[in-house]
Amino acid sequence: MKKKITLKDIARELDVSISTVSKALKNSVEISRDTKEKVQAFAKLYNYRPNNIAISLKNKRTKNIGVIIPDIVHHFFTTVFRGIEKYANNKGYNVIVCISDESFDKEVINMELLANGSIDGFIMALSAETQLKNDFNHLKEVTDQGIPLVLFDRITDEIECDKVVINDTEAAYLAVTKLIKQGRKRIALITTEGYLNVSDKRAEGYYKALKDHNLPENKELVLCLPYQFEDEEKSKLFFDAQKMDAVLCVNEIYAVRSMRYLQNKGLRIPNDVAVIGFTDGILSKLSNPTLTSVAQHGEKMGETAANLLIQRIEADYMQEQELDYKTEIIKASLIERESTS
Amino acid sequence: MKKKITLKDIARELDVSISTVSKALKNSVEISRDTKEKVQAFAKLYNYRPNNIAISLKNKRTKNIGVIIPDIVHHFFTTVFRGIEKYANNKGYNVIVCISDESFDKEVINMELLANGSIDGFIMALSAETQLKNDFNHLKEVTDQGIPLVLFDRITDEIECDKVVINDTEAAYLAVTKLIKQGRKRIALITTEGYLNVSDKRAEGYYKALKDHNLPENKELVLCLPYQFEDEEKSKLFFDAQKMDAVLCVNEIYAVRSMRYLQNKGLRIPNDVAVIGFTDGILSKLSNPTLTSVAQHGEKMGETAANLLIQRIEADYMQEQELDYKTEIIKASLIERESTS
DNA sequence: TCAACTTACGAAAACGGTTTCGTGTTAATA
DNA sequence: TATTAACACGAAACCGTTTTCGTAAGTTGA
Repeated sequence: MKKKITLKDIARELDVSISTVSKALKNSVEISRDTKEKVQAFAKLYNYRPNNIAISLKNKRTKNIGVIIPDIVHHFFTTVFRGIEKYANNKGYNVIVCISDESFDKEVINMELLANGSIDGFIMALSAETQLKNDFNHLKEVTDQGIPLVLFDRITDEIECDKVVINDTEAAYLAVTKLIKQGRKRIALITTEGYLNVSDKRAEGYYKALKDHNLPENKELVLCLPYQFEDEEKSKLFFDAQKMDAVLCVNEIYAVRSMRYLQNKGLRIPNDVAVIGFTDGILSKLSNPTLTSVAQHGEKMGETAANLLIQRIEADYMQEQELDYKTEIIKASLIERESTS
Repeated sequence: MKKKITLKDIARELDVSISTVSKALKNSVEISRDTKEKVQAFAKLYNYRPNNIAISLKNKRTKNIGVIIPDIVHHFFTTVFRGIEKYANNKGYNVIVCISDESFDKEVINMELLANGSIDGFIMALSAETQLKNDFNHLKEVTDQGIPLVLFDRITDEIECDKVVINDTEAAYLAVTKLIKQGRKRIALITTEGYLNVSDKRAEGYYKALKDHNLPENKELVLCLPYQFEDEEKSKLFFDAQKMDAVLCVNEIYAVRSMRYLQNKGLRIPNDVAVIGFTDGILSKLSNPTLTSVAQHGEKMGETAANLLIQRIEADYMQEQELDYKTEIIKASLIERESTS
């Protein structure tokens, strides 16, 4: 087992000082050609690599960024994460992930843990519980300490920081408008219980589209389902009771399930009922029929968030003037497939 | 912006030495009650938190583990990751993720980067390219340096380390046997091109089951598809040309696509053709008909890997005697749904 | 009263780097 | 020949901790 070699080791072997070795490896002009070559050759031979931790301590920057997301087994977050990771990696940053599991406490604990020097900044989407509690002290603490923070998707207005969101409302509006243009009149909405702000924003777009096109707002056509679990009874009851010619779902899972209920009733998609979902993940592409879906461009979102964060980190590091906080909006787009037509 | 407070700050304010502060905060017996109380009160008031980086440098352990996976937008890896993250977090470790994107070079670069002090050990699944190249020098270097490594799923025999695998061969064998017991005789296999060892192992189980039940090994019933992309022509040709009464697919995507080709030909599933996939992700649960699938228990696998790694890290740290390298086998199980019956 | 302990604390080294500043040697200039 | 500048290097501080060891003051016992 070859132990890692340090500057001190090289200095001892070559009978020079540690500072000389350090400078030689950085090709400093202070050091003679001879010495530099000697040191560099030795370092190469013994495969010297500077210790990241020591450098972090000295520089007061870790080149790590902390990502806190509610769930990872979730197509949207996964794609956002990929965007973050790619961009960050490219810029020489590593990514530490914590999964809050939709829990407020875990979110707090993880942030506190990482905030003590392990990372240069955070990218996060709030947990469902945090949104419900409306308690953002842990975020406030972090920003107060001067640690850069970027919120994406699940955000709050209470904290001043960079943000990246999707134009959910508009996307839902356009989706519903499209259905209306097809002559659909009884358009159902399947959304989540509780208060995930994204669902609310989508619902808002749904209602606005109905209103703008003089369709009645029909509460019976709105189904609220639990977030993570299937409530089969409730769904069955809904689809049995209601007649509709289109469905907008706030995610693709609800959409695929809806299609199934409808198909089981003998209805044809899209002829009898059109279905549109959000997320545009693997389900949308492989369902039968394939699902028209609002693509949220998670990877783009991740890149954007990482870009904002790293810009701020580097500006801080270079002691440049404070940047203004920005809110970037990622444009969702409707991917049309067989479930509408 | 409140800057982070250090031991030195506390020492200066309270007019004691840094060592005294450090000891007082650790409740050392060396320090008088009075001083301890004074220091602890002050620390609490100013919300003192020790700097992780400094502690890492001092202790030569980071409490970080590096996870390198080929892809994150992939159900199986995602679940494994969740298992790792949960377990590690519980044990006080953070997780740094790098995505190799199936690329050998990225894998190497990321490992080298992290190996310089950023992490206490690695958990990884080899990239497809690495498996093709059969070049494991980067792994060798890491283990030679004494950095613990755990391989999972995509492993190699060339490196001595802890490993976690699934009994793929056996699972495929059982799946095919089940089909044969149903009276199916022409069982197709849809697998990947190239040499992902997992696919090969599944294929092995498939062949063995045929042989053990005296069915002919029919090369025409085997379709090899590119790993990440859909080769529609090739698939269409295959399903048009071949008659079969069952299909085993090495992942759920192939399975769902296969079902679609078959349904488009007017065949009924499972009556005319039964279909079994691997992965048991969201597609299996939500496809129509729902898919019988081999569950790989990714989360369990992740936990197991994290457990092995952390055990080894802590044993090293405590200078306990070397543990033997283990290979843990996670038992896959067949989740039966509508696509067989 | 003096030696031997306790008690309570501080100095300093260590972890592995970077960086500032000082200095001895040699070469160039007046 | 005396002065200055360039060169090449080392000492030491620093980042924020932990930990070993030394020691002054106070306490105990004979």
